[in-house]
Amino acid sequence: MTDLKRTHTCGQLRKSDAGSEVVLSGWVDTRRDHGGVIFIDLRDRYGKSQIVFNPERNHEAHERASNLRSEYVIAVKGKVSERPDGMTNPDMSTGEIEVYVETLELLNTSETTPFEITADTEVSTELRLKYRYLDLRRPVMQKNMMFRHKVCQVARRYFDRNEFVDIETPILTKSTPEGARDYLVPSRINRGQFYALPQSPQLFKQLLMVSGMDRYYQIVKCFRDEDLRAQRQPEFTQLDLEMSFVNEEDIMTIIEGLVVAIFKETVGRELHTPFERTSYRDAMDRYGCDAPDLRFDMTIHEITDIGEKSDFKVFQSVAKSGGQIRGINASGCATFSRKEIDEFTSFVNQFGAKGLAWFKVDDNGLTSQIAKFFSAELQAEIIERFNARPGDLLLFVADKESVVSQSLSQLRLNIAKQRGLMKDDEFHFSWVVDFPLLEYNEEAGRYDSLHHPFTSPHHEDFAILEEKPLDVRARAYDLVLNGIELGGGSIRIHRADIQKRIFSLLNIDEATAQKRFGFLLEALKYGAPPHGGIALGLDRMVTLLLKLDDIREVIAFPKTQKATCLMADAPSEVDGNQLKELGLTLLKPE
RNA sequence: GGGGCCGUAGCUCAAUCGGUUAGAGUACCAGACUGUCGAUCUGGAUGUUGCGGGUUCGAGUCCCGUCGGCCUCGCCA
Repeated sequence: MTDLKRTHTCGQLRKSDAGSEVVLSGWVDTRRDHGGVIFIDLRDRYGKSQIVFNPERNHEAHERASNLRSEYVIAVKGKVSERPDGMTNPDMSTGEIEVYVETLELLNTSETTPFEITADTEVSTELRLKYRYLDLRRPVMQKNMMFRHKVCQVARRYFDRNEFVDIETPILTKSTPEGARDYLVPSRINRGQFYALPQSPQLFKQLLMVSGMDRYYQIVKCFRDEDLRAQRQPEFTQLDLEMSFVNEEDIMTIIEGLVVAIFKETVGRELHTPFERTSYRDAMDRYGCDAPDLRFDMTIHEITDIGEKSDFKVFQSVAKSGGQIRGINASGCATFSRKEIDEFTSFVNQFGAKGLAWFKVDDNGLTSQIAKFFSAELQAEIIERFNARPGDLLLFVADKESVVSQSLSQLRLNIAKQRGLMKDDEFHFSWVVDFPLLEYNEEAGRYDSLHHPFTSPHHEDFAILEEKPLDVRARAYDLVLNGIELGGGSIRIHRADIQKRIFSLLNIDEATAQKRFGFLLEALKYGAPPHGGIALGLDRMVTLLLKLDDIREVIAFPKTQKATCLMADAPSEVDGNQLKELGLTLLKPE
């Protein structure tokens, strides 16, 4: 038991506190033992304070202080003093004072930690995750966690003042086999049956609108059993909302207000609204993806027509077989060596592109191995189309649209990164709108929802729903920040008859629709209001605000790429009795 | 499921073409030191080179397998 109770935190004391008697507690950060006087930087969540043990002031405390080691937990009582002239530390907020210790209480010792808590040097992810509680003791991680907290607080205040109600939705819910893989939870009471963890609270928030809750929000965990990436964890957090009697503009305005508030109150930045809008078609044509990074230009242009007229066989055959030829202008990159261009070629190979055609631009036109297949007129057309100038490098992919788009989109990002065009202190928001409602799934030979099956089509496209389904636009919108999809949403279908039409378009028969979404269809019969919503990826947003590139940096206890928790050692095998109680048997490993 | 990178002292890394006693910095331990703040100085201890097998006179180094971490394609309505 401790007698000393802290009166101040380690980041709190200032010159004005000089003369007062205080108690501090915290962790021994660094120790500087001069044999005579001993200095210790005492650390807690709030900061660091230098405490001083002087044998002339207190012999016993000084004696005991020489046994203190890194990460020991102590409480000290002493007097705050202004530091002597020339001894202040301008790098510390408490650097003008120090505390002369009169009483030292050792609250706990510590073994040597597996890595240094204060070390600037990077420690392997593996160790950090295994000893996450120590990793989280590092000031930078504490800062990240507190920043995330602040973002949430700003969001909650914003939602509250805009009449949103925070309502919790179930974690144990029904499996929806569309979309990502579900995490399943076996039911003991209902043997042979399973809950699923929600991929999002989608249906519940729509049902809350049917309930007349009008405006719902939640900061909520979602679960998707898919492979991990730096930007993707199996459990992640969404800023989720749904509103009644609204259209796209209302949702976008609310979100713009939220994002403005978050940026202003957490990083002190003013954002300009409304955010830029890009149609899905434009985004795909100009950037090759539906989440373009608009911090730089380097847009894609198509030259299928020119390629067809050229004598270059690869371009000819692609153009004739319904493929396309598009490219980008890597401005000022004509100095790139063959080796560097070869690296780009193998880079686009991974997205299915069979090759990368290129021209360097000089005063006389285009030069490259394939330039001879292009007449002067065609070369001039290419130069004009790309607004190319001497010193530029033009890069082309010829293939089917999906391959061309993805290759050029990734290549564009790759080159921009190399050339430093992506500035991390620039935040370029945009909305991508007018998504197609459906996409054709070649493998399954049917249409799939691009967003989800509850997304409303545009009013004026209802007429062509059955005859030209791929031309139907969805009332969906994605919020994109610096090439990263921060979130997306839609105006939902609120009428049962339309929802049924969509299910039948998706080849979901009546019986299946009833089995999976019967409760939604039923609810839509009882006066469901028009409604819509959106969800933002909180982890991603916090990561971007902090100019980091890995969402694990803002998640307290993240999983490894194999979806394990190195600290808790999860997942793990369970006792046979637990399985038996659940009525489960495991298949023998193959 | 595919491709790639990595694994050496507590930590971060080095170790030439496969060569004899595997090093450095830091942390740690001991001693010295009354104004440091990455304290300093002197000394010390520290290794299943992830694990298993193979090739070789000889393997940290080459080969095969395996485990783990990371990146990435597929996947993520």
